[in-house]
Amino acid sequence: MKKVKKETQLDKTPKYTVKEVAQIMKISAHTVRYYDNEGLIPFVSRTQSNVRMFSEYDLSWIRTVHCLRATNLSINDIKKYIDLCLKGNKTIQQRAKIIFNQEKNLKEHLKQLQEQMKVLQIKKKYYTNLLKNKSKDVWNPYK
Amino acid sequence: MKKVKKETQLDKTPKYTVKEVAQIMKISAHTVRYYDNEGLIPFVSRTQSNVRMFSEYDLSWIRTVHCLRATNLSINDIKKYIDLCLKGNKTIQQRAKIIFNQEKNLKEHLKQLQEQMKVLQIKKKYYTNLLKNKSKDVWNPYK
DNA sequence: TCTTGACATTAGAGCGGCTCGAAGGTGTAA
DNA sequence: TTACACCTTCGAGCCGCTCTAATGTCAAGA
Repeated sequence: MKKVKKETQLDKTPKYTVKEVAQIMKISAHTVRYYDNEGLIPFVSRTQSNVRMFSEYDLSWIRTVHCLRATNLSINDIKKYIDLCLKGNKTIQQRAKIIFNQEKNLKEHLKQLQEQMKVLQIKKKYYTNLLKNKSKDVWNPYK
Repeated sequence: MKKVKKETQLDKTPKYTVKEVAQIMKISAHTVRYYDNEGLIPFVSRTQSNVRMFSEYDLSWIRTVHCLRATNLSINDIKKYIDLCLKGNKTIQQRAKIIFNQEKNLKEHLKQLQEQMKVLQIKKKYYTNLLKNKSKDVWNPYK
């Protein structure tokens, strides 16, 4: 028996205000509006009095934007990715390339941060010793 | 027999131009000058014709700045740290606090990046499958 | 000696990604 | 009906570079 993965259907009914989205995503309401203005969140609906209302579907776009931003993809490149998504199947290769590349970048970035962590921990050890021994510090490369 | 750690003496003789420092530290020459102008590299000497010349001692300051910057401490806070260093022993506690705090921040940041890495890898898997099966993509939260 | 070229200097503009504030609109609750 | 809590847009401000323009220095080659 073949298993068929059920397509995840995302609710498109408007539910959340900008402030609520901000709380859910842990970013500022200003930033949410900024992303919307930059076209990174397609199809955001508005009430009759022009207030943005976000659905679960919108949230899933924001999650994508947030992930790409957190891993340091520029707003411009995120915009390109989103636009490719909207163009459908014929852009799968291009989108895949962006994601693969982004994973590579993040890997490199993580490696560098981990190196800096080592440096920081040497400094930490230096100060811990200094405090413990109540000794004077001298110039050394670990300061 | 008591072991006494020998104090590391850093050479203060001018050796490197801004460009050479940039190459060594893998940052732009512009940035090196910017750090100098902001007072993050104390005591940088100049030739008679006003050209910056950096010693090993200067390099060690730059390494500190670079580490703190790479772990996202603001220029302003780095300046404060450097100034505390220059004030000597009475500031050990304050400096230690900055370093300990910075290590905590970096730890948190690393944690978040690793979470985003997971998200990226889900996306990667999604596209890898799509490409392998030459199937069509549907809207799903992993896009 | 003069020119060329590779470097350096400064001041200041530009940019990305927010971040904030002002000025105004809307909708509910006292 | 007034207060308030939210929303809107627009534009300025900020940080940390990043780049450009205008100018200076200096060594090598014609």
